[in-house]
Amino acid sequence: MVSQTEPAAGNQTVSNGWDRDLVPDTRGETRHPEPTCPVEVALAAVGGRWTTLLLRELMHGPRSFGQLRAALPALSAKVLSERLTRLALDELIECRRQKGFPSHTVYRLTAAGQTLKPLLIELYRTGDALLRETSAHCGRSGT
Amino acid sequence: MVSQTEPAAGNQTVSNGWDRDLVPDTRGETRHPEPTCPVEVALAAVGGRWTTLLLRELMHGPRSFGQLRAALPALSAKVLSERLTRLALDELIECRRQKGFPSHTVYRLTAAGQTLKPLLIELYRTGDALLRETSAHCGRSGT
DNA sequence: CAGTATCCCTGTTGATACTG
DNA sequence: CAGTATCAACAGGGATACTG
Repeated sequence: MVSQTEPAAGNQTVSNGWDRDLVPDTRGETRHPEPTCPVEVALAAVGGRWTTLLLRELMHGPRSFGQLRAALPALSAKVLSERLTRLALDELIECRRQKGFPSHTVYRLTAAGQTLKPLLIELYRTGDALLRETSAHCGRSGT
Repeated sequence: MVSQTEPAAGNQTVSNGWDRDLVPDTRGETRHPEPTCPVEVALAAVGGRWTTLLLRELMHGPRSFGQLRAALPALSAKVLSERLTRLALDELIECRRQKGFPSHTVYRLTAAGQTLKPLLIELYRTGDALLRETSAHCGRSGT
Protein backbone atom coordinates (compact mmCIF):
# COMPACT_ATOMS: atom_id res chain seq x y z
CA MET A 1 0.00 0.00 0.00
CA VAL A 2 1.07 3.53 -0.65
CA SER A 3 1.21 6.11 2.11
CA GLN A 4 -2.06 7.96 1.97
CA THR A 5 -1.60 10.62 4.61
CA GLU A 6 0.32 13.16 2.62
CA PRO A 7 1.32 12.97 -1.02
CA ALA A 8 -2.29 12.53 -2.21
CA ALA A 9 -3.91 10.00 -4.43
CA GLY A 10 -3.27 9.85 -8.16
CA ASN A 11 -1.25 12.94 -9.04
CA GLN A 12 1.91 12.49 -10.96
CA THR A 13 2.69 16.10 -11.84
CA VAL A 14 3.34 17.23 -8.30
CA SER A 15 5.82 20.04 -7.83
CA ASN A 16 6.65 21.70 -4.55
CA GLY A 17 3.57 20.13 -2.96
CA TRP A 18 1.14 21.37 -5.59
CA ASP A 19 -0.65 19.31 -8.19
CA ARG A 20 0.36 21.12 -11.35
CA ASP A 21 -2.67 19.87 -13.27
CA LEU A 22 -4.82 21.74 -10.79
CA VAL A 23 -2.50 24.60 -9.93
CA PRO A 24 -0.39 25.30 -13.02
CA ASP A 25 1.12 28.54 -11.77
CA THR A 26 1.44 30.72 -8.68
CA ARG A 27 -1.91 32.45 -9.19
CA GLY A 28 -3.54 29.19 -8.13
CA GLU A 29 -1.48 28.87 -4.96
CA THR A 30 -3.45 31.50 -3.11
CA ARG A 31 -4.72 30.89 0.40
CA HIS A 32 -7.51 33.41 -0.06
CA PRO A 33 -10.26 33.95 -2.69
CA GLU A 34 -8.29 36.43 -4.79
CA PRO A 35 -10.26 38.06 -7.62
CA THR A 36 -7.15 37.67 -9.74
CA CYS A 37 -7.12 33.89 -9.49
CA PRO A 38 -8.20 32.43 -12.83
CA VAL A 39 -10.70 30.15 -11.15
CA GLU A 40 -12.37 33.12 -9.50
CA VAL A 41 -12.37 35.02 -12.77
CA ALA A 42 -14.16 32.19 -14.55
CA LEU A 43 -16.64 31.71 -11.73
CA ALA A 44 -17.36 35.42 -11.69
CA ALA A 45 -18.04 35.32 -15.44
CA VAL A 46 -20.70 32.62 -15.19
CA GLY A 47 -21.81 33.45 -11.66
CA GLY A 48 -25.10 34.96 -10.59
CA ARG A 49 -28.58 33.62 -11.07
CA TRP A 50 -29.78 33.35 -14.69
CA THR A 51 -26.30 34.03 -16.10
CA THR A 52 -25.70 30.61 -17.61
CA LEU A 53 -29.16 30.56 -19.18
CA LEU A 54 -28.53 34.01 -20.60
CA LEU A 55 -25.19 32.92 -22.01
CA ARG A 56 -26.85 29.85 -23.51
CA GLU A 57 -29.29 32.10 -25.39
CA LEU A 58 -26.50 34.32 -26.65
CA MET A 59 -24.44 31.29 -27.71
CA HIS A 60 -27.28 30.52 -30.10
CA GLY A 61 -26.82 33.89 -31.76
CA PRO A 62 -27.35 37.63 -31.28
CA ARG A 63 -30.50 38.52 -29.37
CA SER A 64 -32.44 41.66 -28.53
CA PHE A 65 -33.54 42.61 -25.03
CA GLY A 66 -37.09 41.54 -25.86
CA GLN A 67 -36.01 38.25 -27.39
CA LEU A 68 -34.08 37.46 -24.23
CA ARG A 69 -37.10 38.30 -22.10
CA ALA A 70 -39.26 36.07 -24.27
CA ALA A 71 -36.78 33.21 -24.04
CA LEU A 72 -36.58 33.55 -20.24
CA PRO A 73 -40.01 34.85 -19.22
CA ALA A 74 -39.45 34.63 -15.47
CA LEU A 75 -36.33 36.79 -15.64
CA SER A 76 -37.21 40.35 -14.67
CA ALA A 77 -36.13 43.33 -16.74
CA LYS A 78 -34.10 44.59 -13.83
CA VAL A 79 -32.00 41.48 -13.41
CA LEU A 80 -31.67 41.02 -17.16
CA SER A 81 -30.40 44.56 -17.43
CA GLU A 82 -27.96 44.03 -14.57
CA ARG A 83 -26.59 40.85 -16.12
CA LEU A 84 -26.19 42.44 -19.54
CA THR A 85 -24.48 45.48 -18.05
CA ARG A 86 -22.00 43.38 -16.16
CA LEU A 87 -21.27 41.06 -19.07
CA ALA A 88 -20.68 44.12 -21.25
CA LEU A 89 -18.34 45.66 -18.66
CA ASP A 90 -16.44 42.41 -18.58
CA GLU A 91 -16.33 42.58 -22.38
CA LEU A 92 -18.00 39.20 -22.72
CA ILE A 93 -20.83 40.71 -24.78
CA GLU A 94 -21.29 43.74 -27.03
CA CYS A 95 -24.48 45.69 -27.63
CA ARG A 96 -25.57 47.57 -30.74
CA ARG A 97 -28.33 50.12 -30.38
CA GLN A 98 -30.45 51.01 -33.39
CA LYS A 99 -31.24 54.71 -33.23
CA GLY A 100 -34.89 55.64 -33.63
CA PHE A 101 -38.12 54.77 -31.96
CA PRO A 102 -39.07 52.30 -30.68
CA SER A 103 -35.54 51.59 -29.62
CA HIS A 104 -33.89 48.30 -30.41
CA THR A 105 -30.67 46.83 -29.11
CA VAL A 106 -28.91 43.67 -30.12
CA TYR A 107 -26.54 41.82 -27.81
CA ARG A 108 -23.92 39.42 -29.02
CA LEU A 109 -21.02 37.55 -27.55
CA THR A 110 -17.52 38.90 -28.05
CA ALA A 111 -14.59 36.63 -28.82
CA ALA A 112 -13.94 36.55 -25.07
CA GLY A 113 -17.54 35.56 -24.47
CA GLN A 114 -17.24 32.68 -26.92
CA THR A 115 -14.40 31.27 -24.85
CA LEU A 116 -16.96 30.44 -22.17
CA LYS A 117 -18.58 27.78 -24.33
CA PRO A 118 -16.18 24.96 -23.39
CA LEU A 119 -16.71 25.84 -19.73
CA LEU A 120 -20.49 25.63 -20.06
CA ILE A 121 -20.11 22.27 -21.78
CA GLU A 122 -17.85 21.06 -18.99
CA LEU A 123 -20.32 22.29 -16.37
CA TYR A 124 -23.05 20.28 -18.06
CA ARG A 125 -20.84 17.21 -18.31
CA THR A 126 -19.79 17.41 -14.68
CA GLY A 127 -23.31 18.03 -13.39
CA ASP A 128 -24.54 15.11 -15.43
CA ALA A 129 -21.81 12.89 -13.99
CA LEU A 130 -22.69 13.94 -10.45
CA LEU A 131 -26.36 13.23 -11.03
CA ARG A 132 -25.50 9.77 -12.31
CA GLU A 133 -23.14 8.98 -9.44
CA THR A 134 -25.44 10.09 -6.66
CA SER A 135 -28.61 8.65 -8.14
CA ALA A 136 -26.70 5.37 -8.48
CA HIS A 137 -25.71 5.63 -4.82
CA CYS A 138 -26.02 1.92 -4.12
CA GLY A 139 -27.13 -0.16 -7.07
CA ARG A 140 -24.91 -0.44 -10.13
CA SER A 141 -27.36 -1.84 -12.67
CA GLY A 142 -31.12 -1.97 -13.15
CA THR A 143 -33.55 -3.84 -10.88
CA MET B 1 -21.25 35.80 -45.87
CA VAL B 2 -23.50 33.61 -43.81
CA SER B 3 -26.74 34.90 -42.40
CA GLN B 4 -25.93 36.05 -38.91
CA THR B 5 -29.32 37.06 -37.58
CA GLU B 6 -30.69 33.70 -36.59
CA PRO B 7 -28.98 30.34 -36.89
CA ALA B 8 -26.02 31.52 -34.85
CA ALA B 9 -22.32 31.45 -35.51
CA GLY B 10 -20.35 28.26 -35.71
CA ASN B 11 -22.65 25.50 -34.51
CA GLN B 12 -23.02 22.47 -36.67
CA THR B 13 -24.89 20.17 -34.30
CA VAL B 14 -28.08 22.22 -34.18
CA SER B 15 -31.31 20.30 -33.60
CA ASN B 16 -34.72 21.83 -33.12
CA GLY B 17 -33.13 25.26 -32.53
CA TRP B 18 -30.76 24.07 -29.83
CA ASP B 19 -27.00 23.73 -30.07
CA ARG B 20 -26.54 20.11 -29.03
CA ASP B 21 -22.96 20.68 -27.93
CA LEU B 22 -24.29 23.10 -25.36
CA VAL B 23 -27.69 21.53 -24.69
CA PRO B 24 -27.30 17.79 -25.20
CA ASP B 25 -30.67 16.84 -23.76
CA THR B 26 -33.94 18.31 -22.54
CA ARG B 27 -32.66 19.09 -19.05
CA GLY B 28 -30.68 21.89 -20.63
CA GLU B 29 -33.66 23.37 -22.45
CA THR B 30 -35.10 24.93 -19.33
CA ARG B 31 -36.29 28.54 -19.32
CA HIS B 32 -35.74 28.80 -15.58
CA PRO B 33 -32.83 28.06 -13.19
CA GLU B 34 -33.94 24.53 -12.33
CA PRO B 35 -31.89 22.83 -9.59
CA THR B 36 -32.12 19.66 -11.67
CA CYS B 37 -30.29 21.15 -14.64
CA PRO B 38 -26.79 19.63 -14.80
CA VAL B 39 -25.22 23.06 -15.13
CA GLU B 40 -26.89 24.19 -11.92
CA VAL B 41 -25.83 20.99 -10.19
CA ALA B 42 -22.20 21.55 -11.10
CA LEU B 43 -22.30 25.22 -10.15
CA ALA B 44 -23.89 24.34 -6.83
CA ALA B 45 -21.10 21.83 -6.18
CA VAL B 46 -18.29 24.38 -6.62
CA GLY B 47 -20.35 27.42 -5.59
CA GLY B 48 -19.96 29.50 -2.46
CA ARG B 49 -16.97 31.42 -1.28
CA TRP B 50 -13.89 29.33 -0.38
CA THR B 51 -15.32 26.17 -1.91
CA THR B 52 -12.89 25.86 -4.79
CA LEU B 53 -9.93 26.50 -2.50
CA LEU B 54 -11.23 23.88 -0.12
CA LEU B 55 -11.65 21.38 -2.95
CA ARG B 56 -8.12 22.17 -4.11
CA GLU B 57 -6.78 21.25 -0.68
CA LEU B 58 -8.75 18.02 -0.61
CA MET B 59 -7.62 17.14 -4.14
CA HIS B 60 -4.10 17.11 -2.71
CA GLY B 61 -5.14 14.42 -0.26
CA PRO B 62 -7.12 13.77 2.92
CA ARG B 63 -7.03 16.61 5.42
CA SER B 64 -8.17 17.22 8.96
CA PHE B 65 -10.25 20.20 10.06
CA GLY B 66 -7.17 21.82 11.54
CA GLN B 67 -5.05 21.19 8.47
CA LEU B 68 -7.69 22.87 6.36
CA ARG B 69 -7.77 25.84 8.71
CA ALA B 70 -3.99 26.07 8.56
CA ALA B 71 -4.00 25.91 4.78
CA LEU B 72 -6.69 28.62 4.57
CA PRO B 73 -6.09 30.78 7.62
CA ALA B 74 -8.63 33.46 6.75
CA LEU B 75 -11.45 30.95 6.48
CA SER B 76 -13.50 30.97 9.67
CA ALA B 77 -14.42 27.76 11.48
CA LYS B 78 -18.07 28.49 10.89
CA VAL B 79 -17.83 28.74 7.12
CA LEU B 80 -15.41 25.82 6.91
CA SER B 81 -17.84 23.72 8.89
CA GLU B 82 -20.73 24.80 6.66
CA ARG B 83 -18.81 23.95 3.50
CA LEU B 84 -17.73 20.56 4.79
CA THR B 85 -21.26 19.74 5.92
CA ARG B 86 -22.73 20.61 2.55
CA LEU B 87 -20.06 18.75 0.60
CA ALA B 88 -20.67 15.71 2.78
CA LEU B 89 -24.44 15.92 2.27
CA ASP B 90 -23.82 16.11 -1.47
CA GLU B 91 -21.58 13.05 -1.04
CA LEU B 92 -18.61 14.85 -2.57
CA ILE B 93 -16.53 14.23 0.58
CA GLU B 94 -16.49 11.71 3.41
CA CYS B 95 -15.37 12.27 6.98
CA ARG B 96 -13.82 9.84 9.42
CA ARG B 97 -13.86 10.74 13.08
CA GLN B 98 -11.26 9.24 15.40
CA LYS B 99 -12.92 8.54 18.72
CA GLY B 100 -11.14 9.86 21.75
CA PHE B 101 -9.90 13.19 22.96
CA PRO B 102 -8.85 15.53 21.58
CA SER B 103 -11.10 14.68 18.67
CA HIS B 104 -9.75 14.31 15.19
CA THR B 105 -11.57 14.10 11.88
CA VAL B 106 -10.23 13.44 8.43
CA TYR B 107 -12.01 14.58 5.31
CA ARG B 108 -11.43 13.06 1.92
CA LEU B 109 -12.99 13.30 -1.50
CA THR B 110 -15.36 10.57 -2.61
CA ALA B 111 -15.34 9.22 -6.15
CA ALA B 112 -18.03 11.79 -6.95
CA GLY B 113 -15.84 14.52 -5.51
CA GLN B 114 -12.93 13.46 -7.70
CA THR B 115 -15.08 14.05 -10.77
CA LEU B 116 -14.89 17.77 -10.02
CA LYS B 117 -11.20 17.88 -10.88
CA PRO B 118 -11.64 18.31 -14.65
CA LEU B 119 -14.12 21.10 -13.95
CA LEU B 120 -11.66 22.92 -11.70
CA ILE B 121 -9.01 22.57 -14.39
CA GLU B 122 -11.40 23.94 -16.99
CA LEU B 123 -12.30 26.85 -14.72
CA TYR B 124 -8.62 27.70 -14.41
CA ARG B 125 -8.09 27.40 -18.15
CA THR B 126 -11.08 29.57 -18.96
CA GLY B 127 -10.22 32.23 -16.39
CA ASP B 128 -6.68 32.32 -17.69
CA ALA B 129 -7.96 32.74 -21.25
CA LEU B 130 -10.25 35.59 -20.18
CA LEU B 131 -7.41 37.34 -18.38
CA ARG B 132 -5.26 37.10 -21.49
CA GLU B 133 -7.99 38.34 -23.82
CA THR B 134 -9.01 41.31 -21.74
CA SER B 135 -5.53 42.38 -20.73
CA ALA B 136 -4.67 42.27 -24.44
CA HIS B 137 -7.65 44.57 -25.14
CA CYS B 138 -5.85 46.74 -27.68
CA GLY B 139 -2.22 45.91 -28.21
CA ARG B 140 -1.26 42.48 -29.51
CA SER B 141 2.41 42.33 -28.62
CA GLY B 142 4.82 44.17 -26.39
CA THR B 143 6.15 47.53 -27.63
C1' DC C 1 -9.03 19.68 18.39
C1' DA C 2 -13.36 20.10 16.16
C1' DG C 3 -16.90 22.05 15.85
C1' DT C 4 -21.79 25.01 17.11
C1' DA C 5 -24.43 29.28 18.42
C1' DT C 6 -25.39 34.21 17.87
C1' DC C 7 -25.50 38.43 15.90
C1' DC C 8 -25.00 41.66 12.29
C1' DC C 9 -24.06 43.40 8.05
C1' DT C 10 -24.06 43.40 3.16
C1' DG C 11 -25.13 41.91 -1.46
C1' DT C 12 -28.57 39.75 -4.39
C1' DT C 13 -32.92 39.03 -6.09
C1' DG C 14 -37.60 40.02 -7.28
C1' DA C 15 -41.99 42.89 -7.72
C1' DT C 16 -43.83 46.97 -9.14
C1' DA C 17 -43.96 51.19 -11.28
C1' DC C 18 -42.07 54.73 -14.14
C1' DT C 19 -39.22 56.98 -18.34
C1' DG C 20 -36.89 57.95 -23.02
C1' DC D 1 -39.19 48.51 -27.06
C1' DA D 2 -35.61 49.02 -23.79
C1' DG D 3 -34.52 50.03 -20.04
C1' DT D 4 -34.17 52.64 -14.80
C1' DA D 5 -35.94 53.64 -9.91
C1' DT D 6 -37.48 52.18 -5.67
C1' DC D 7 -38.44 49.12 -2.09
C1' DA D 8 -38.97 44.82 0.40
C1' DA D 9 -37.36 40.18 1.47
C1' DC D 10 -33.80 37.00 1.90
C1' DA D 11 -29.43 34.39 1.92
C1' DG D 12 -24.42 34.39 2.47
C1' DG D 13 -20.60 35.41 4.99
C1' DG D 14 -17.73 37.13 8.88
C1' DA D 15 -16.63 38.17 14.00
C1' DT D 16 -16.97 36.51 18.31
C1' DA D 17 -17.81 33.46 21.89
C1' DC D 18 -19.03 28.99 23.66
C1' DT D 19 -19.16 23.47 24.01
C1' DG D 20 -17.99 18.22 23.71
